[in-house]
Amino acid sequence: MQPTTGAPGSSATRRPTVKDVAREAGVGVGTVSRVLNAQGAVSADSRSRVLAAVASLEYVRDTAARELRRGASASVGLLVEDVADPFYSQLHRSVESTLERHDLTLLAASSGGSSSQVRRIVDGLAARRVEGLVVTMPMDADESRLASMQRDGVHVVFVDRPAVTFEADSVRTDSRLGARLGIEHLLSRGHRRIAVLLDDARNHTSGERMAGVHDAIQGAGLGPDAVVLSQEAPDADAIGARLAHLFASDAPPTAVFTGNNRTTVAMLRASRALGVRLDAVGFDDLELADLLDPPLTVVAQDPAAIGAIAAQMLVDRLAGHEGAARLHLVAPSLVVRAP
Amino acid sequence: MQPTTGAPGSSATRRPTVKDVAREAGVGVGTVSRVLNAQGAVSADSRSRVLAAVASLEYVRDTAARELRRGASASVGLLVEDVADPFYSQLHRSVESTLERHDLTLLAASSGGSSSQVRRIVDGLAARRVEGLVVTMPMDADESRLASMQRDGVHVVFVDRPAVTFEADSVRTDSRLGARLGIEHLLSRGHRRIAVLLDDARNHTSGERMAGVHDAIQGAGLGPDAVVLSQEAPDADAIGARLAHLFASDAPPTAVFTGNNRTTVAMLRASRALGVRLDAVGFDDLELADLLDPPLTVVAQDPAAIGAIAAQMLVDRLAGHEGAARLHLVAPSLVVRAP
DNA sequence: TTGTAAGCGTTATCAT
DNA sequence: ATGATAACGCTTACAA
Repeated sequence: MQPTTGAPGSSATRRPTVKDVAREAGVGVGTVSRVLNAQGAVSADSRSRVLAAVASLEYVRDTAARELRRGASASVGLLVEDVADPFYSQLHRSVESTLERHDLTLLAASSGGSSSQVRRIVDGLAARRVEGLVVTMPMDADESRLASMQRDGVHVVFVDRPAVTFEADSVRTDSRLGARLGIEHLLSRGHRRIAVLLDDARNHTSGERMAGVHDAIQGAGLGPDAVVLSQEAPDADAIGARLAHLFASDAPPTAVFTGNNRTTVAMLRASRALGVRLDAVGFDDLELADLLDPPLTVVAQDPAAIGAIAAQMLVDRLAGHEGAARLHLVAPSLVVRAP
Repeated sequence: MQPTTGAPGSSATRRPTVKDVAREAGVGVGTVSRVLNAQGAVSADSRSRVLAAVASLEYVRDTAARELRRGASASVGLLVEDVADPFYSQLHRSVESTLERHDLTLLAASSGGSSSQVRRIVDGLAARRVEGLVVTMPMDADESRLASMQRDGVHVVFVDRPAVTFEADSVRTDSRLGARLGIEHLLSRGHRRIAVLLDDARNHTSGERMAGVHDAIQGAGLGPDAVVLSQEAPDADAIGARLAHLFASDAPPTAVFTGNNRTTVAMLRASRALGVRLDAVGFDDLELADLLDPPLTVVAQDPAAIGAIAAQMLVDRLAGHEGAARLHLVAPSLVVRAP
């Protein structure tokens, strides 16, 4: 007689299950499972018959059923602001290839910086029972969900920005060092009045870069007027206006340091428009920076290294590594491009 | 007495299930499910009690169990060559946001152009019962697996490159048009001997671009010696050597057309090294192309449009759209950047 | 409107 | 070494 439940998926041909494989191979489902998972003792004969059946039926095991039964998913989630941003896409690639070596699946998503998207994505990852999480949270997003997942045994690593409300592993560029290197470079070229264009001050990395700027001028024994500071969102028009204003002042800067990619590009366009030829250093590398006139010196981050380290931290935790939350700062490098 | 099976996931606190929610709300599991899926009639009273229980227990439904029972996954797979490549990362982002609007989850992976990776990734997506697939296959990868998935009702859309062994929906740039626009631009600027540096001839798009070049010179009533053609993999050294050779010849070209991003960049570096100042057009836009000297005119593709169209095709198919495989060519645009 | 129970495909236990 | 079977958490048909 028919069971009380109808078949949900009524596609063309029903996909084969372990039962089908078992029947085809003339063994029990237990044996099939043991072969598929390479665990438990199975006779060479049974093994080869199972393998043959798998091949002839084109069997692929159902991940949902496997995860349900095992209670774990062998997958980790990645939450970034925007995969289309080169920094994050390189990070993504690097996380993916590190995890792949450990047979972990990556589930990635972009938040676009929106808190509601973050919530949706994190819930989705939780529902998929990810075993770990690599996350970049937008500035004022709610971290409580991540904290409770962490309590439930999900390992979480923050990249690019630190966790603010709880303790978690963290990997990011040493922004303070990077800013210091950039400013020191300009000072070494004789500049004594440098325009510094940083991101929104609420941003964590922006604060770090600020500190690095001060490290540099103090290290050189200079006063605070060695830099002219401006912190605002990297809007092209605003940057242009700011630059025009600075260069029209009584004591115009002779060089400029920009705190992120978008600001750098806006600055380059604006200075071109203003007809000024600036000595500049940008935070973040740009593809054609060497072909600009003058060539652009940059403080280069290493998103691939950040991703690899974050993924490795997760792998270690999954392998049972205990211990306090770790912070790994990745050193940026000054790429000098002289005219 | 104890059941014969031990609890697999032995994490800190057992996660709540529908049963817990039902108990907490004082209803049956059926009612909980009906509330969660907003289907079937539920009294306002029951509904609010269930919702309250869900909130207080922080319940999130288990995707694996849901997918297993429903036999479908509400997810689609994306296979690209490399997420770190801006073309693919923009495509990825666009596919993701289109799917998100239809409550579909995106599972993305990079093949790195390796056939074995393609196999591994496609098998993984099949095991997850994706309902659709957006794929870019490497040149000589085996498509048979995709074909059989298609027969089993999984909708597949090829992006950037066509399917070669079976019929499937397809979205890509109109490369032939793009190449024609690029060459026509150079011809309009008076060039009558143009170096054309295309990718490996086995590549589908390379062939299309070749045809576009011929369209342009024939349209202008010119002979085949209006272009000097070279097709090879975009290796920086090789491009440099090729360029040096061309410009040392008896009838050196006066302009150059490059068929892809990597070739363009290699060409720009090489021409800088050679000290020649070329009139050039590149296929694919580059971030700082407008700030180069001379500024670089490009034929720009629209990866976001390609992704959005591909995702929409999938959504339509999932909504029941039947019919023959469709090809959608996205028109590239000539971005003229005059000095 | 609601509760009960079957069953999705897998893994793991237990008895053989 | 192997087969039978319970259970993972969910949805849904059916009975009430």
